Amino acid sequence: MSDKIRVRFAPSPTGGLHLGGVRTALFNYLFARQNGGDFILRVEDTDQTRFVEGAEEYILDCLNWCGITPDEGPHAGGEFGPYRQSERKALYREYAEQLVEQGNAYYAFDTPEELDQKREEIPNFQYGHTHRNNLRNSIFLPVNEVQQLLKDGVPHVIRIKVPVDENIGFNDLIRGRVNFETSTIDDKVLLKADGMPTYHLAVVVDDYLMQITHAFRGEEWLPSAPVHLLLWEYLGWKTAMPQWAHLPLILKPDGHGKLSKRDGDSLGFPVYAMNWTDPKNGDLTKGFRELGFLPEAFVNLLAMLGWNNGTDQEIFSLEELVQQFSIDRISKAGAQFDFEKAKWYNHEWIKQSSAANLEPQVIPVLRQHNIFAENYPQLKKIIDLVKDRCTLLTDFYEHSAYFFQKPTTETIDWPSIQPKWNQAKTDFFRAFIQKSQEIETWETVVIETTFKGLVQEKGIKIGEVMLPFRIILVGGKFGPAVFDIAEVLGKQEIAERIEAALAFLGR
RNA sequence: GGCCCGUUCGUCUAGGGGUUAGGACGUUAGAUUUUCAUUCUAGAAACAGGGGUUCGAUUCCCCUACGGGCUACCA
Repeated sequence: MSDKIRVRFAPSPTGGLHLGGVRTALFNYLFARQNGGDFILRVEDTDQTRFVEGAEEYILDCLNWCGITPDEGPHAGGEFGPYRQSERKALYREYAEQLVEQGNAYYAFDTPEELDQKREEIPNFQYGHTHRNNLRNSIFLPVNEVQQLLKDGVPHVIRIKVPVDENIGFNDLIRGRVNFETSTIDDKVLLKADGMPTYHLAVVVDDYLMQITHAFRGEEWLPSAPVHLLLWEYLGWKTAMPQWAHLPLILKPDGHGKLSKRDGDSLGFPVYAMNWTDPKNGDLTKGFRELGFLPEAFVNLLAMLGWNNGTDQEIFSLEELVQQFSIDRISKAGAQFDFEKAKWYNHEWIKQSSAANLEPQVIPVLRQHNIFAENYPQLKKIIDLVKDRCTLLTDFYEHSAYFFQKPTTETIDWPSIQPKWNQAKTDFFRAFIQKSQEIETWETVVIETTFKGLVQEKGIKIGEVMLPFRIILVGGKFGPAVFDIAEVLGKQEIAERIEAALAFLGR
């Protein structure tokens, strides 16, 4: 076996991919890239009742959007396939049977109903050493009866036989030594009645077969780690076991409970990376992408949830993260998600992104409002002019719409100029239209000089006409420097806007 | 209930036996921007509690409290 670093992201295709999932994928990716290793996508679709059509494609789309495409997986191929556990079904039974033969596992014929009843009758019922000896399994039942049940095809599961009074532990890369007492662990089901493995069996078998060297997963898996440890040992693969790193959980903003898929967008912010439509009922759950997040920002904010490089730096590109990521700087405590800070990251990324990078993402935003800017020669300039004002990509609409559409008499902020309007201002703007038509090189500075020269000439205060000029062109008290706006709009357009305003004000 | 993990400003976090406990988000106040945003300056804001160990503990150890996770033929 080579010593190449191999990590896997192993989601279950049961719906949208949420924050925590993407972060796990990201940390896997960073670690793999940093060490010249492989990043594998493995689809854990062993629960046929929870399978959701389209979820797998959606997950891959999310990873692609974030720029963390797997090297191996159901779509990328690879030497360790198949990468969907449902397609590896036959494999798991062999190992489960091997464990039964070795005496480390056993057949159990109890029906779910019987177990439910036990749980009701016996407080804190656990299917383990305390009860396994009088339940319907191959430990308690006579051999010939078990043979008969198997021959008759009676539905059964295979359970691990957890030893009594053993101390078992491992060194977590994030938490250090973690120990468990086996007597407190129950005999987890390894192979379900439908022949599919549970997570516990599948994760061990596949991590071994796929030669995974480091396993990152959420902290919620910590309690089942001892089961996995036992399996690695019983299957005889102990020396090949990956190193574990249990990531801190991402908590709801109020700190009560982990952020879960089911939170959807009910918390006032999205939980999913991208829009997700439930194929069963058509319900749409909003995602970060559609809300106007840049993938760079999304990746950045996710990385900072539980990791930092020890300095004050907070803005990291994916490349920088690959360079600087280190497991020992991952924090142990869960992190409450703060949407305000998330938006700050996006704002920062928009501000520092080039117009060229932003342009293809701004065009669809404008198109949603029937502004078709793709062939607009000044689009890049407009983006540079307004990007400081945009926290989300969707903000580009309200901050740049006036470049493409004349403000209407209904939307213009008349109250800010009308009360102080007078004939002198009307005269000034008429004269300005005239003067501006004579400008040969239509540039910000020239427009400004012309404007100011006219102010002098007319003997009025510049403060009295600056705001009206802005409002006439833009519609309100916002936007970049007014002469920059005038330059982009062009002399014809500003003349039309001034004329329209004068007509309204002169009624 | 049992087991496991955790605990520095409201939030994300840095730090680490001796510090004015640092930064960022948010927030407050000012400056700049003849608009808004950006930018800049300043302010308020934290070591959960109790025992040890030590000359000294927020930092190391123990206990308690609190929070979280798991406790399915779900992952």
